[in-house]
Amino acid sequence: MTNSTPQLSHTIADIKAIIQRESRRVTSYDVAILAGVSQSAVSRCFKPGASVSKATYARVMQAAQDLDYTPNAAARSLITRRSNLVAVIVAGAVSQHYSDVLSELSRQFSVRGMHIILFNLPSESAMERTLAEVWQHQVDGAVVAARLSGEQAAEFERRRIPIVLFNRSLADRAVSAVVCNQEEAARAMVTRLAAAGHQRFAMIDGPGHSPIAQQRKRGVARRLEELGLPAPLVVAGAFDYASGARGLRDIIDRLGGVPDVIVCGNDLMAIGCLDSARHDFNIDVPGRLSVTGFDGIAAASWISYNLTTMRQPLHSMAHAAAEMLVGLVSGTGGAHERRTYSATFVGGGTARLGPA
Amino acid sequence: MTNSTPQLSHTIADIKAIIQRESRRVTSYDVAILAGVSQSAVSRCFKPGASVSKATYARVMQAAQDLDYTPNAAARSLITRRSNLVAVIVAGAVSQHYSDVLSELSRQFSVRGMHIILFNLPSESAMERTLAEVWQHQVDGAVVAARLSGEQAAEFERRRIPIVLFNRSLADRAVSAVVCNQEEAARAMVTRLAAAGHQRFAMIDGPGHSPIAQQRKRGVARRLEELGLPAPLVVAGAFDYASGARGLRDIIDRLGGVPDVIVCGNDLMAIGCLDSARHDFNIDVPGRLSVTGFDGIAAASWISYNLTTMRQPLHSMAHAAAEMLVGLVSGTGGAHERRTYSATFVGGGTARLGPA
DNA sequence: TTGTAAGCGTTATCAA
DNA sequence: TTGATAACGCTTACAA
Repeated sequence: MTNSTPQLSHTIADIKAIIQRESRRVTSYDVAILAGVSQSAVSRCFKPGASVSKATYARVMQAAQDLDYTPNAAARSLITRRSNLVAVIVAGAVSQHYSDVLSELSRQFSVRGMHIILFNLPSESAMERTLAEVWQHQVDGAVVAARLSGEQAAEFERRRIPIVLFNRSLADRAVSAVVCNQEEAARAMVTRLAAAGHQRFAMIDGPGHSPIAQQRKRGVARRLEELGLPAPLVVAGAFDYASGARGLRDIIDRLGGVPDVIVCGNDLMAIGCLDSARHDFNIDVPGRLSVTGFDGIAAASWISYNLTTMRQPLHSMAHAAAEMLVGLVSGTGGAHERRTYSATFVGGGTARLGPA
Repeated sequence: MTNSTPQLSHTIADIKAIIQRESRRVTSYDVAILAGVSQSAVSRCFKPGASVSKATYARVMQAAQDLDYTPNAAARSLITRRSNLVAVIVAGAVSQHYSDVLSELSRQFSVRGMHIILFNLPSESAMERTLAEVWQHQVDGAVVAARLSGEQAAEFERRRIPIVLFNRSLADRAVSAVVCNQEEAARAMVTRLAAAGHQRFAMIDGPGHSPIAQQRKRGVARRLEELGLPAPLVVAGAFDYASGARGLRDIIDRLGGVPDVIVCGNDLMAIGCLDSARHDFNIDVPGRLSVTGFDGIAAASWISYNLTTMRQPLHSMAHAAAEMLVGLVSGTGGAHERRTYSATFVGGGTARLGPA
């Protein structure tokens, strides 16, 4: 009983046993043997739009299923030079606020057969080290929601890895970005508040290194100046809940009383400020003091807060970022593009806005 | 002026030009040529603990830096069968709550030179499709915070990919997991409430498919039974803010009044319930009605809420999950281990707890 | 439509 | 310590 037809002697169990014994992975070779075709035929079956006959395709797919075969992404990426991997680089604290941005990015990329490698910077300064790891993984592109220097952006370009900045920009380089116009948002907020009669503005700022905080602060200051109103009292904050209460205390200390309105650098601080004003200081908000935020986070719309704020269209922005990056990766995306979104005013109930 | 010593004729600029022209990546070969050593010498320089002379190492590293060389992870993983990639599989809604779990996992893995590929399930049912993508990427392990069937867990085992379940478990299989004892937490909550005199319990449940919701519900029901108190009125919820208000309304409708306490399936619903009770129904909490949650999210400790809840040690749990998975991947981790954490009681101010 | 064979960029083995 | 050389598992001309 010799094997006159060796390929037929290989049953599913045979092949599986061999693989087990050699403790290796199931390869397209194994599938080819089982299906009685060449290895390249197997490869073609897994490439959309390749030329394979219906019969071959069926046999190969059956064999692949029998063996639990899945193409090896590493081997594929080695030859195609496409990893179908996208780096998402976020700075530590950011990831809290951006969790649904991450979900949306994940969904959008996954629809296009791409997946996210997450690079979570412990601190903004860890970028250099992180980039070294990014290069290793041969990502097809990157969404960057963290501080990137011009030189670092240049290195992406040199390596031909397209990037899309998320709510960040780069003064000295043309680079694709999706941003929300923070200065415009701040100006719009001031305009509404001023129109409703607010005159004495105070502001709880975000961390000094945050460009978003800077832009919001600048927008507030400039618009006030244009309107001929006094410059705002600005106190420091860190974008977290505790900063809101601390900021309020600082403002009261410095002013010896409350201003007409406290414009907070983000919603989280506004909520902290609001809670402290009402419960620690027994201040009537909005009766005696108006409090506003930026972002439009979920908690801002909770009944207890009903915060007056400017909402960033984060979902749309995430969608756009994914779309742009996919365009750049596949080469259909043209040149550097910058998409700017506007925040929308959310009336809320923490500011005296007068008859609407 | 002929090139009598060809290898010396290759300057950095020469090599870079060649690479540019052939539009390929910088390889260890290029570095080898520039450094005047063999390709395998270069490879060894990038392998920690390999045997290389100091002089060779220095020359190679200099050349690598000159050319911006980084080892190609795909090629490496092909031969080593280690991708240094870990899949983190989470179900859509979960990712909101778990954003700092994700941060912690990312930090822990990154310290060990591993990175996270994110798989965000749009719905719990998309697991099959997702797994197919997981196999392709040859991940070294996976943290699963989503519904996994016994068969699916078995497939991980067959492929020798270690997994750690996060706040999930599997009845019919031995599998590593990090969990918080939800039933115990629920029982502890009921015990405290009962001791303080609460008798009529109502509960806003989580979504039916959530094991966490089931365990919390069971804990509440069983402990009440043990204490000889009436079974709770249970209404449906979906773990979101709006469910809290809806649940409260349902309870009031069904009861024609308020119970002594509403035990909510999580903090988000408790906050919604609390807001609605105070602002829609003008109910004194905790004076006339106690409201409690589970989880210990950031908002629970905000002044406006100061929620009575059971806090899960998510940070420690994430740390443990990463540690366990790294152990399993590197083979030092022993067998299936299950680490169970206890939630801690947070007194808060939304329940009448009597003299502490 | 199919099979053959040459890479892709590493690591691992084994002499030297 | 070093350098040839053989994998790793795939895609892609090219020839049949």
